[in-house]
Amino acid sequence: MKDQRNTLGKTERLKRRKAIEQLFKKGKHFSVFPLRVSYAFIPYIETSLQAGFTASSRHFGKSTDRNRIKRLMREAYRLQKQQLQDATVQGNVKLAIFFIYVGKELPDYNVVSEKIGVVLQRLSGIVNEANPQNT
RNA sequence: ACUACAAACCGGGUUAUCGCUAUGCCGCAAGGCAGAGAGGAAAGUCCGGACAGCACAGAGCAAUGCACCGGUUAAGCGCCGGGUCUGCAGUUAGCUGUACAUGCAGCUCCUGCGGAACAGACAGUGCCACAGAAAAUAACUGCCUUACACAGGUUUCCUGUGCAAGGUCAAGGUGAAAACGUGGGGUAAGAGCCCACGGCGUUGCAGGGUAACCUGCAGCGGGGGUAAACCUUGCAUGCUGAAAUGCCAUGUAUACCAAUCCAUGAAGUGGCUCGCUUCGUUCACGCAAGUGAAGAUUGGGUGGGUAGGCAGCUAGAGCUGGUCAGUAAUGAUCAGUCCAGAUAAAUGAUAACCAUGCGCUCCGCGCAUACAGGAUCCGGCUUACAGGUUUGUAGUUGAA
RNA sequence: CGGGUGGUGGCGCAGCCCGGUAGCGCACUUGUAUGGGGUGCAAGGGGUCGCUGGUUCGAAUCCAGUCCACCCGA
Repeated sequence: MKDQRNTLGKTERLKRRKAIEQLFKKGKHFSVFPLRVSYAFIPYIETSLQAGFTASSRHFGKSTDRNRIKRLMREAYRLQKQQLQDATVQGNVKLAIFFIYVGKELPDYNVVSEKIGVVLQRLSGIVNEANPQNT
């Protein structure tokens, strides 16, 4: 895993309905405003790290706004996920993450990128803590 | 040239780096390359279809929708053209009233820009607040006639007052609305009671028009409004929607409960009724009635499982351009062309330059670039929209 | 994707079917009783009936369009 390409293909996104339901039911949550993050270690997903993104239709009635928020979050995640991915591969765990945008106004890309960075730092810490227990 | 209104159209571009989706090709694979990748409204889900499944001899009732005429279309409550009524504005012409310092008011005709859920109010029922006598087959004040009583006078008559019986809707005032308008005749007083002109409705004839309807002549009629009140008339309509539907895979408990299986029974005809149609198992014993066993069917509930994939899913009432027909909507024909198919759901991020608009401290800098994102697909309607282009109409200014 | 409900003073609701006066409770203001408050009594203010049109003499109510909020269905 030495290549520097920052891809986010179909297999790296959280798509299965069952996995998502389990994530919300049993996973752990924390907030970095304006983001709320759910995560769980789910063994049967295909790749070592899968992520999903959403925004509430209660705060954003127009689908064009929801699409924009999801695209911004996905772009920020794509450019910063490398460290977390390395950690999951080394720890041999399979992590599913879900990002929910809970703010009420359309954000700038810079804000989203900064907050996603904070979230990924915390998740890397969590993965490294879980690592020695598993192995 | 500018401003206002209306209609139609457009609604940012190029390059670089990183990235997303499906397709084709290459590759054992990782992956690489190629050319594609949201809209005029994709929206609201308000109409109409296509397509799919289920149902279907038929009749009546109910329910729902629609309502001037013709055309157009796959279809429509859409669109185009026309008719009628109506709102606003304009000016000229005519008539009437008033004024006569030639204007003002009303009506008719004409022109321009709009609007109309535009069948029926002599089929029936209801409603019309307040005010007013009265809100629907009207008599309060009033006007008039007759009879009676009283008073006065110029005494077999007239006048006045009161009361009773009738006639009447001119005048009064109320109201959104009061029983055709104006003028004349007529009368006890009055009234379309009669006449003239005008207006409305309706019938017949003639002419024009495919028709709605229009024009003319003749006859008849005059007790309102409301059907976006119930309703009546005419026409139309089976129901359900891609979570439709067909298949594969995974997985669970061919599970449990109920009903029916020879009759006054059940099911269907998707609201109801009539009517009609269909079904009503097999084996054993028994002459039969019946008994026993097996199984089947039905649909509802409880419980359990899966929520993954493929098809439907994009070549179509398609798009672009020309020609012809038609006032137009639209159609015919020829040529070219392939233009999103995602599914926790793809078109993004960053940078630079350009374009347009605005502002300023004007070789430049700053800010802004709308409404908004496919979810089976089309035809419309409605709503949102920075800015720009074109055409038409009206006004203002300038030039010739 | 499909279906449904609602919008009326500051808040929660009635009135709408069958058109003519917008009302109820709490809250608010003033007066009064009390030394003061609560409470009681009396009086009062406050509503473009979501918005835009239409029907009607007249619309919160009927009709059409539109905006917003909420709910349901795998």
